[in-house]
Amino acid sequence: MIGISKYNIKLRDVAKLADVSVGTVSRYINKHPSVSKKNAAKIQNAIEQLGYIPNLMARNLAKGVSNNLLLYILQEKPILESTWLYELPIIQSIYEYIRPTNYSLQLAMDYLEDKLEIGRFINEYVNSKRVDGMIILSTFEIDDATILTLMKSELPFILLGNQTNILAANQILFDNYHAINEVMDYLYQLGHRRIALINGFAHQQHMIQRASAYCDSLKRLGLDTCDEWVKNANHTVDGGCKCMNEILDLKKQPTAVVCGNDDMAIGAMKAIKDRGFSIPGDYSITGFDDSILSRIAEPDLTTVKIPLEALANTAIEKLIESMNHPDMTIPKKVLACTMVVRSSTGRPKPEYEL
Amino acid sequence: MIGISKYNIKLRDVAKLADVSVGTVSRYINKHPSVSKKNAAKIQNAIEQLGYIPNLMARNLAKGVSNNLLLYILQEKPILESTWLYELPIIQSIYEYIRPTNYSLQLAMDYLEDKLEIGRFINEYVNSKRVDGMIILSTFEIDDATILTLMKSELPFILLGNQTNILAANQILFDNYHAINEVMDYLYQLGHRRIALINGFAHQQHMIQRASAYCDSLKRLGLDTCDEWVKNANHTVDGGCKCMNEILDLKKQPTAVVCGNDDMAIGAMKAIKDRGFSIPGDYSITGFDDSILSRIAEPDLTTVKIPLEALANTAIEKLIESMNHPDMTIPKKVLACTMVVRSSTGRPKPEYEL
DNA sequence: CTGTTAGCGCCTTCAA
DNA sequence: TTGAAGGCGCTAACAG
Repeated sequence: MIGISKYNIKLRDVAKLADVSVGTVSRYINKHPSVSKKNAAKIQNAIEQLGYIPNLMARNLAKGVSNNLLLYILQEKPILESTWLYELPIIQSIYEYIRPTNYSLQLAMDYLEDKLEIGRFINEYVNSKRVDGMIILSTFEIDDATILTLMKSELPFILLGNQTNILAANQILFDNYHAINEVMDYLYQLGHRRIALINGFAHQQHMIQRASAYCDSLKRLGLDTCDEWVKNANHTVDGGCKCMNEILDLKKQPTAVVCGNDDMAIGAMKAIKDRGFSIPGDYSITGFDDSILSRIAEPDLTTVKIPLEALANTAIEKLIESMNHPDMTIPKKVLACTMVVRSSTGRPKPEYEL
Repeated sequence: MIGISKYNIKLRDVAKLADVSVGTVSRYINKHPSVSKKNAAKIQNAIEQLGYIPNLMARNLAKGVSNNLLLYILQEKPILESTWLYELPIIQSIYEYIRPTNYSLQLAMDYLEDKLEIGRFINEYVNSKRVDGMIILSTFEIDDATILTLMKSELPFILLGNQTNILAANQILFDNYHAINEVMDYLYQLGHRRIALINGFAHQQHMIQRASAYCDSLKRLGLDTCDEWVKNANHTVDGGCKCMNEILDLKKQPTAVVCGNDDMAIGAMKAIKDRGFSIPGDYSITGFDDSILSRIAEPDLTTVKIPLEALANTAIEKLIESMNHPDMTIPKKVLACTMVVRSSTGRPKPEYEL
């Protein structure tokens, strides 16, 4: 604000030039039907001549809106590359959707450990009127208190890929459970009867769902459970490698290993290859995410594709809808994943088959 | 704004409760020194009691600022995964820097092809006062007209990883040229005399710089130039694979291949392995980006690390600095990259050595 | 269909 | 150190 080098054109300048009142100009700009053609033309003329662009802050203050949407991302620290790969398509899809609207996209990130900070942040945003709606992207459970703050406020919000039990609505999710069921069925049909699991963080929502699908599938298919075949790694290649090595040290070997994400699957494959075994000859491996890693792996990886774009589009669409209809509730929605079969899975060796 | 279910506390409510004027409350909130201790305590009390949080839009309108920073990303369409991997660390670093400040981060993206849209967008942002500063992230050249609009406006801005010739300042860059020089020197020292290049888009700024470093290095080191050894791919694994296959079909073979990014390097490695050759035994390969791909490749890939965090930090730091000192110019800055030596490079076979 | 005017909630100058 | 009051630029009732 120091140095008023460039005078900013205001509504009243346009009104003066067009020789009408500010009210008429305002109505014209807001597409109010009651502006005569004659005046509309004069105003449009003046606007173009002056290069007038409305001051958003003034407009928003008067209207009581902010025209801002917030994407609030909660993530682990340090942030994993697999998380990036998950987030960016979502960010992009959301922006793509917003672009033709009048909304701006605001981005904020916090670390899951900082529960206090998250609560403070939400509270601040709920009260300072700086956004009209909020999408929360998190793969870990969010504090009930935070959700409650949100619910009590009138701010429309959506949990994206994040589940909460204290709320029946406002969640757009994808179906980890059925995805892993499908993977297990597929392995079973190939002839596998000994299936291990290298999963991710034990407290991460998606991983919890995947683990429970794995366990339920074993029962459903009448397969042996073996505690030593269930591992938790840290979502990285190295972590997957380490876990697979532990499994390879066991006396009783599985014939297939289901992994919680592609990174860990790559690590598992590495461990297997390092010991001179082959994939899928000796071990079948599956991942999750259908990331670029799964495509460049050798052999390329059977995995599960998450409908990230559809998730993002659904979320933002519903959010805007509920902003326009404040009384509307956003029903919970669960989108399906798709299994992508590639070369890392095959029939087990004959001696292992039933 | 429909349904005033929850009354929003305002400055005047605090003033009433604290039994002072709104002016005094405002001064207290803005940390103006001239507020008596007694009143300060009363006000603080009232604020806490009411849970008052200032309305940002009103404050900003009064102050003539927006408290918003814009990160404007221009990218190719469709967006490549290698671009994602490049952008997200930057986004994160920028947000990390902004978090403790009062600024909010706004995000916008456009496709490079839409030149008109980009110009319109910039113009809109420059005039609607919705942001106080802007970082433009693009790997492709930006229209002079767009830059000029920005220069003429009083809006502080920075080009991040993007060079323009019509401006001597406002650019935070990284040194592609020296990085490739270093790679070439390294290969030369290993004994390589026949070095090919699989580069990316011929019109992308970084790739242009890498190509020119490659050519200059050949001269500098007194090596043969061979047109057939210089290829342009589309930044993907498949593209790199295709180009490498073309090279492998040639009569005269290089002993090393420098690639414009890790993806293409992985593709090249794939082509080589598919023909039964070994890496680095028969061919040495280098990439660029130090992405996760380079670490999971087999063998893992010699590559170049771009200081993304430092770039982002420098950019946002300088931007905020120049927002506080409107007369300040942000000098151009070029950060160094680091070569990361791994196992995809080695001495060439004896028969090829000089 | 249009002009007038009172806000939107806060900041900041001016006098006291 | 404080209170009063006039903006910031735009919107939306209201009266005409």
